Amino acid sequence: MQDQNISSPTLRRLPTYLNYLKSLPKDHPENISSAVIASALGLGEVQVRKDLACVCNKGKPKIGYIIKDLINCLEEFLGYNSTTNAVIVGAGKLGKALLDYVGFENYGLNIVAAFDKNPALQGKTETGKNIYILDKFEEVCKRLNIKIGIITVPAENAQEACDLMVKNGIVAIWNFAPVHLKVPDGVIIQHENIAASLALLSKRLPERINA
Amino acid sequence: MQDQNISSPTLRRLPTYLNYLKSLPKDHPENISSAVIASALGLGEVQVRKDLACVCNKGKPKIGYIIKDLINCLEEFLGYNSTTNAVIVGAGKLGKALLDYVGFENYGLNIVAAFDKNPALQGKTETGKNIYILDKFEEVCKRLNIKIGIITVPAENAQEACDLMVKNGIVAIWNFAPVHLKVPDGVIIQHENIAASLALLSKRLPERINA
DNA sequence: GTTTTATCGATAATCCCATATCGTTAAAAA
DNA sequence: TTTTTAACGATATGGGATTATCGATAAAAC
Repeated sequence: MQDQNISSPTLRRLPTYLNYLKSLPKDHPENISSAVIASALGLGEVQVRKDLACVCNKGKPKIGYIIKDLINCLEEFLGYNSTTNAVIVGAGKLGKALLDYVGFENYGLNIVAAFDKNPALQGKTETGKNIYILDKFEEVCKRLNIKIGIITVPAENAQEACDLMVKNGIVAIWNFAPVHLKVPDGVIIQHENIAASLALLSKRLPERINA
Repeated sequence: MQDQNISSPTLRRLPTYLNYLKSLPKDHPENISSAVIASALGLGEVQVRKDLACVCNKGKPKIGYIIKDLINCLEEFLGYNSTTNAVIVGAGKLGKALLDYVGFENYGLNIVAAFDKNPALQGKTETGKNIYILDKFEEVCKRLNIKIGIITVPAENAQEACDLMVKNGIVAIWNFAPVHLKVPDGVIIQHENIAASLALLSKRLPERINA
């Protein structure tokens, strides 16, 4: 159970374990082995053990892991118990979809509002979240002490959105625009690259498929 | 310029190069060096050269790469010139957003329709794409010879959506549901895991930030 | 109580990706 | 024409992640 120093691949797998464990039927035995998890998720069993050891070294010989404990450890570790506030810049389709997506609550993320420089977009979404004009950004961020920003503006505006966030004390940025962003040291960028995933998918196709 | 056998990390970076090159101003010199690209994208220059060598070994000493040629090579390689048809299963918010997202055309992907088992969702979206009842799935897929499927149903229905796709000849699946899918050999899965990205972002925060 | 067995944890080996180094080349300068 | 130089390509090195192996342990069986 060592915090920090967890590799990115491991970190990315942790939510998968959690989802799987939570999806098990109520009448499942209260314990589970790494081999079962591995086979269900298409991973190696050694890898599963190593990953789980990072968050919860409670595995026991002949028994495996207690599911309930594992779930707790994972949720605790991933910060799903406490929520963190975040804001969105860019209230286009994607921005609005993220703003209204209720699933983030399960992941400890609370998106409080979105901002857009287009005044016509001001108002409330169907779930009651606010969309503000971009001028309000500084005030809201300062007041709520926002540390996480989500960028859903077009590529050409992404860097300025990013700079605005950094200027207002945001230290972690989730970027959905397909451009590389320059940030000072200490600010973290997580790039969500849909084109990259698509490239992987296309190139893995058995042969070129043209409709 | 060796097809196949390209590493995943490299493949994921290729669209980034392309985006960057296409974003250069019109009056930019017609050539560019790996060092310039590297610095703009926050990568190593050796890495840039190695990546580009996979799609286009046209770099010349003292000159670098001809931007126009590079763009052509990348688009060709990534299949952005020819379009492939795809369908969506799951016409909730995410499904509809993807269905109406025009950007995919630039990536050589044409989403022809979405399907949902909820009959109330039938109709046309604002961009004129069709949403069908799931019963129509087989007919449409067969008729259009669809090979790529996108899954945007809730986790608990993802496997059945997947099975339906496989049964109807789909060989590449882009999965937005947070579960592992079992598919026979020969079918490719690309998992889009938003929770995983979020986990990375949260854990990289300088310290735990609770609002 | 002893033996067997399922399962974990730790160490070791392998593999893959990123980085560094070095030689090569072709344009520009002298 | 020769030299210099900016840039590439190829080979070598290093580090991180996955996979394999082995010993340890605790429950179950005898």
